[in-house]
Amino acid sequence: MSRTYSIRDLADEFDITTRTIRFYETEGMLNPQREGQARIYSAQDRVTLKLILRGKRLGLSLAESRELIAMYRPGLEPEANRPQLEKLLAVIEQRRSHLRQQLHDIERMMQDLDDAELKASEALAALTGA
Amino acid sequence: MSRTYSIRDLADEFDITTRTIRFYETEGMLNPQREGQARIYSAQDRVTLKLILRGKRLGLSLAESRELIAMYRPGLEPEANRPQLEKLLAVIEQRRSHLRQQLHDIERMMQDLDDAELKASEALAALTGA
DNA sequence: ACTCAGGTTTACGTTAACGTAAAGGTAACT
DNA sequence: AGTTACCTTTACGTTAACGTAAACCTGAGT
Repeated sequence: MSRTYSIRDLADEFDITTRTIRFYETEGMLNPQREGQARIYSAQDRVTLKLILRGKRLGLSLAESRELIAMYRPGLEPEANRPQLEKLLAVIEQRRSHLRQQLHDIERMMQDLDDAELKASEALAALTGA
Repeated sequence: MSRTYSIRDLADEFDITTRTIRFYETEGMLNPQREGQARIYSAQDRVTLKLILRGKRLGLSLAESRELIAMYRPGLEPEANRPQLEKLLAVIEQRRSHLRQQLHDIERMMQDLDDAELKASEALAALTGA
């Protein structure tokens, strides 16, 4: 009996448009229930949306996010045959290595920003002093 | 007298197409010298390309990368008037906060992957055992 | 009954970041 | 001279991820 959400609730919470949410649905990422013709989202739907947006922030395509989300939910039936599972583990490791690369990139960029900030504030100080 | 690179050198090194490199040039991100009609890239150009690709891995648009790269090279003349510099510092802080968000997202996603991996290998073990 | 603020479907439009193909230049090898 | 292997410019094509507009429904308030 957990809470439900209107399309506007979610749009406002995550600062996206309703169009975006409907688009994700046509892409098969969301399957809200209907109350009449209006969409009614569950807590589960909300989590899914959250995952999509997180993936987006990390530069994943929708297709990639779909894969990740699917793997995160093995479904109710353990339809987990071995090749499936092994492929899954491989995908996980690959994704993890991608994240490691991003981590590295972030560190470097932070460093660059430090440098840039230093230069900028020095230049500003010089102006102020002069 | 530092080393120079052909378009193919760079394409191979960074695993992109020559089309991509030329595209970045039309977008004003690169300005290689010419030897006849062939492009000849400096170490500086190579660094710029590296920055572009790093930005791309972090989900930046080309326009955003251009901004970052421009801010990273204040140019030869300190055309740095105050509003410019202040805006620069603001942009830096904003970018930094974006990176922090990404860091957070990465941690969460790593955690999710840990969970998924655990589940998957458990399921696999169950199969093997059965 | 009327309005009005939301929701809905359908469909065409848009932007970024290249892909791909056509047509040709050029240096080097055979 | 011919072929090969790059390079070049020019230009149209493509895909993802929505934006935007039109036309319609619908429950709540007056």
